[in-house]
Amino acid sequence: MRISTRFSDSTHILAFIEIYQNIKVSSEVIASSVETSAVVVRRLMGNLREAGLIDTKQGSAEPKLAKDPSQITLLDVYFATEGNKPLFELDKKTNPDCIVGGNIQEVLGDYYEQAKIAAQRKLNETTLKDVIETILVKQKYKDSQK
Amino acid sequence: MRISTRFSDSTHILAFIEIYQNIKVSSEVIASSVETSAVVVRRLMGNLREAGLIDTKQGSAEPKLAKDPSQITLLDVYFATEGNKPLFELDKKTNPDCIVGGNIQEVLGDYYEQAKIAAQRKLNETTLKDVIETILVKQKYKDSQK
DNA sequence: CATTTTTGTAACTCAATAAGTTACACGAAT
DNA sequence: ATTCGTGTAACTTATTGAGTTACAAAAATG
Repeated sequence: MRISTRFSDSTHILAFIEIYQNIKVSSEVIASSVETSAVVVRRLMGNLREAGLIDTKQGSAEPKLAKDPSQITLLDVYFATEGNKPLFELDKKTNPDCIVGGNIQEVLGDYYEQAKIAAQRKLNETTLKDVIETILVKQKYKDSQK
Repeated sequence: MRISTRFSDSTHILAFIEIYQNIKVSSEVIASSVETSAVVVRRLMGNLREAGLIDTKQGSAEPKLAKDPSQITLLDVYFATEGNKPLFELDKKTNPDCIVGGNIQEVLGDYYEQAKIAAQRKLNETTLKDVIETILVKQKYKDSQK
C-alpha cells in the first residue's frame, strides 16, 4: 500500500495555523515547517477549506481555523484529506460462481467496516486542542533540558 | 494511498483451503476463485506459510490450515500479509527547529497507534471460523432463492 | 522410471498514485 | 503599479501492488 502523509501533514498545518495565528502565515512559511513545497501545502489547505475546517482568502496570508480547536477532531481532518474510503481494501473481482468468491466480499466488507469504525472512533476522541497542547508540553520539556 | 487486496485475498485463500479440503486444491484452482494468477496465489500462500497459518508441500496440491479455523483471526491474517505497519502514515521529515515540526511526529504517532490498535482489536475478534460460517449462511440463502 | 503436474521464487513489466514541480491567472498588500 | 500570495491545472518522478515469464525442485501419475 502506497503511503499518504496528507493526513499528518494536514494536521500539522492546522496546528501551525493555530499556534502562529499572531504572525503572517503564508503557505511558504507553513511549507518550511512541514518540509515540503508551498504548492503542496496550498493543495492540502484547499481540502481543509472545502471541509469547513479553515477560512482562507486568496492573496492574503491569513488562514484562520473555522472552528475552535476543541471542536476539530483528528477524524474531521482525516475525512477532509482522505475521505471515508475503506481502511482495508477488498478485492472486488472474485469468482461469483464459487461459494467463497461469491460471498467473501460482502462478508469481509462487514468485518472491515467494523474495524474501520473502531479506528475512526479513536480518531474522533482526539481534538486539535489535544494535539496542540501535547505539542506545547513536549516543547516545554525540551526547553527545560537546555 | 495505493490499495492492497493482499489481506482480503489471503483470507479468501484460507477460507477456500478449509472449505474445499476434500478436493485437490492447487494454486491454479484457488486462483480461479480469487480471479488472479496462480503465481500471485503462491506468493500470498508463502506469506501465510511463513506466518505459521498453513502447511504446504512443494509439488503437492494439498495445502492445510496449520491451526483450527477458530484459532485464526483476521488479525493473524493481516499480520501475515501486511505486517504491523502503521495504518496512518506519519510524515517523518518535518522541520525540527519549529515547535510544530519538531514535536508533531511523536504526538501524532501516539494517537495513530491508539487508533490502529482499536482496529486491530476488532480484527482480532473475528476468526476464520466466523468468516467461513457466514459465507456458508449467505450461500445457503442464495440457494434457497433459486 | 520417465513424464507430467505443481510448488516456490526470482526477475521483469505494467499501472496507479502520492508528492513534488512548473506555470500562471487572480486577488491582496504595500 | 508593483510585489506578494493564493488557487489550480498540468506535468514529472518515485514508489509499489499486482500480474507475467521463466525455471529449478519436489511430488504425483501411469
